Amino acid sequence: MARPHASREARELRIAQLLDAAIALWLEQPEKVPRVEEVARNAGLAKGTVYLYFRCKEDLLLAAHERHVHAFFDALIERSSCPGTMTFEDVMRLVFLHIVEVAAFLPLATLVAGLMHKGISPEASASFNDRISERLMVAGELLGRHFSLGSPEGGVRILMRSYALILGLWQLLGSGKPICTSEKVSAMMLPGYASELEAALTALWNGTMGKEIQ
Amino acid sequence: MARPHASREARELRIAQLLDAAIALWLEQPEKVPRVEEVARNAGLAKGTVYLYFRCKEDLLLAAHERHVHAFFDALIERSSCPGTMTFEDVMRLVFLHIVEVAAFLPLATLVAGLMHKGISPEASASFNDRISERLMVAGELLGRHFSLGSPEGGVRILMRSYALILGLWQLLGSGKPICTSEKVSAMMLPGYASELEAALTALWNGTMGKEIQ
Amino acid sequence: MARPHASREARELRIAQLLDAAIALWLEQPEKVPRVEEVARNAGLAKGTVYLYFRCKEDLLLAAHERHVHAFFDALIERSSCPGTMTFEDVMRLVFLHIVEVAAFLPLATLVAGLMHKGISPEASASFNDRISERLMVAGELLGRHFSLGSPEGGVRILMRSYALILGLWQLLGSGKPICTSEKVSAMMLPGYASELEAALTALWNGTMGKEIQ
Amino acid sequence: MARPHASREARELRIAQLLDAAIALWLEQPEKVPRVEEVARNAGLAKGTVYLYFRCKEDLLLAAHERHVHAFFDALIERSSCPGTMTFEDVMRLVFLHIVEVAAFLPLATLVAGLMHKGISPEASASFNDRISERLMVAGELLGRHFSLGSPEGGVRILMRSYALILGLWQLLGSGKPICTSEKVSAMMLPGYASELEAALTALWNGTMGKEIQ
DNA sequence: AATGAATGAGGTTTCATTCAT
DNA sequence: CATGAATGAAACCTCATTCAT
Repeated sequence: MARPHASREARELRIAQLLDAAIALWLEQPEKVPRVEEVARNAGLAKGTVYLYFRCKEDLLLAAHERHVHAFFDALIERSSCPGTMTFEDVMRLVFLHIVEVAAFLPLATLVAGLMHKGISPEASASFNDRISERLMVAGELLGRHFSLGSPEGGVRILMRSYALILGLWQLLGSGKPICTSEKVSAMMLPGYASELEAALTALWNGTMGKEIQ
Repeated sequence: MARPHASREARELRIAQLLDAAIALWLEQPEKVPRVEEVARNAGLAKGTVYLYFRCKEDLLLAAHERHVHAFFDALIERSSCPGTMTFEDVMRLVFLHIVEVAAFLPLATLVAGLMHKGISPEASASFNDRISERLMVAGELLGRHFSLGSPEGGVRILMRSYALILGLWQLLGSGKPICTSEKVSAMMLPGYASELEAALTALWNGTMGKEIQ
Repeated sequence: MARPHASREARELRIAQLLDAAIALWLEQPEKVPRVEEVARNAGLAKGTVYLYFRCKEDLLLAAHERHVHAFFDALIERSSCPGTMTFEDVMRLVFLHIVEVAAFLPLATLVAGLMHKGISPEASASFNDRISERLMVAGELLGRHFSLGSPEGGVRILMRSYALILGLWQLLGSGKPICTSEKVSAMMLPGYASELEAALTALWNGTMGKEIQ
Repeated sequence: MARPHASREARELRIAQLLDAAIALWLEQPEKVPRVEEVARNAGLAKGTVYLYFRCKEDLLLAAHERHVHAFFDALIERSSCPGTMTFEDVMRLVFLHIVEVAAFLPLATLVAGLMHKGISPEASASFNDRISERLMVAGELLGRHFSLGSPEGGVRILMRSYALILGLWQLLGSGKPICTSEKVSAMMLPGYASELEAALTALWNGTMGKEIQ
């Protein structure tokens, strides 16, 4: 009847504020999931406002995670859309820049993986999956143009495997209290998450492509 | 002399009962972490009794997870201690038998990864790490005798990478609500967690060993 | 000159729409008080607009109740203004027509009774009382002309007593979950709200008039 | 297995404490329903403890109301069990002593009537009805021995009608902001709730018994 | 050792009301 | 006048943990 009070931009601004606040709080205190009230307050909003934009706290966390994933995919898609060659090194650079070095990415991904079964609403879960799948396929297809990955869906598969390795290794080695690292083991051999990840991804790609990459 | 011994056996019996109960409940309702009271009741004990054996609920879940991991390592160590050759196929068989096909293993591992940051007591975390590391090193060393893994610590590394892939892929594909699977993607290419895992592990091992395995 | 008039008509139209919507929603879901937003939306208005017409939600509910009461009194006054006799049967007919058979009347009256202590603004309460009292006195006076009720205020008193009985009995017997009725009691004797009400009112009138009515 | 920690007496003590606290708070601030936390705190207990004894707040309020009703019925049953005559005056005395003069009785009854549709759990509602019905029948039967009430169920009916009148009149006249009393009306005739109630009950009983009582 | 009543922090959600537009 | 996004108080309930017995 009257003018739409909430323009799309305003809406997206609010959401961005909330996600920013959630991630900031999460980084401040990685040992605890931020409370809705804190998130709202940090975003300069009131608690109830959160529920105008998200059905529940878990959906908000999922949205924060989605933003991380989108940023990575967008960068990957952009890079692999460039004319000219793309090397494994280029991919690794993007992985480190948009995943490993984004402090909140992997802890949040881990949390979301645990939450997926619990609080996230089916709708949010489904639409998240849709949007991620979309990008996954686009990126996979583009990747297939730069690397000989055997089959049409090879790009999608190497992406999933790579991400699985990135996430799984982080859960073993990269988190504050690594599950599988005592002094003994780490003293013995482990050069830390970052370099082990690099080696592991290299091995995975070599093995997937059936030859030395590049 | 007899008393502390009997006590200790009784103690371990109690603990086993509790872990059994926790896993049974977890499998009944995978969408929610069982409550302490339920676990205790299902183990034939009272709520308060749990806290005689575990400092907190998270420690209990970690112990349940540890039992899963131990069972895998024990089988792997036993198999790789056998004289004669061991093939990649043998390893895969153990992976499926003690990890993939143990329904509670990967969801619990995912939950524990998410909890590691939060509730688990430092002591429990440290001793878990110690015990797992111990087995990891033993198994890694034995594995090195069967496969040419480049370096002394090669066995440990391939084990960690493999487990990372198993866990990471499960979080993407294997859980009830797969994070990265929509109809589109899965229709296109994904033959399901089990076979994708097998392919991915094969690639990883090939890539790590620098040649076709076997 | 024309403007305020038109305004006022528009105003009363709005109010009627709101009360209609409130009662309609109330009847749809008698177990819960309708929310302001629902009422507004059902009246074709926006939430905030309600507060241009009512100080608070309770005042709106009171107004809806008042409309019910007015309808009854108007009918009673009209009937008792007619030349000729009026019998107890006539009164009962009006009671059933305008109270018992108006589905929302008694539940709303019950709710308003509970709310009277809480949210209703003193102003709304006072003006409600004024308007009702006005009609009560007129109707009481007219009633006194048809029945020998002892004293000048006898009409008012029999009206109040009757309404008290109607309302109180409804709360005991007539609501969905009758407070004082189990199978045992109701099986034993209760023919239901309507006929018990008729019997009770008859008794009350007989007792008040000191003789068999009519 | 171990001793029953909570004896029946302890349980009933807790419940009594909670009901006492709820009624005390209700009387302090009749304009608002006490909060669960306040009730608990006033009973010397913690919030969560309330939920060991009541499924929800409404069930607690219903229990408080039930205690009022029981006290009245118990007194009535005791009195009417006495050998010798019982007069209408005796009944009135009990009505005033256990209902009208118990400050929280009628407001709470009004609130519960409004709540009956909303929050009260079906189980609580049903068992309340059962227990009240039980007493209602016993009391009704005993009453029938003292008064000629026409039929076997006459006692039950006169009790219900009387209570309906007591409650309904209170909602019109007795509450702080009487619905149907403005200065005009009350100045004109109303001697207040108590005496109007007495007159109305007398009329009702006379009318029900078909003659002047006693 | 075992119990389970009691605790109370923690978190979610609703919804009447306000106010800038 | 009308709007509806924003507010934030209000309330509920759960459940891990403690502790007196």
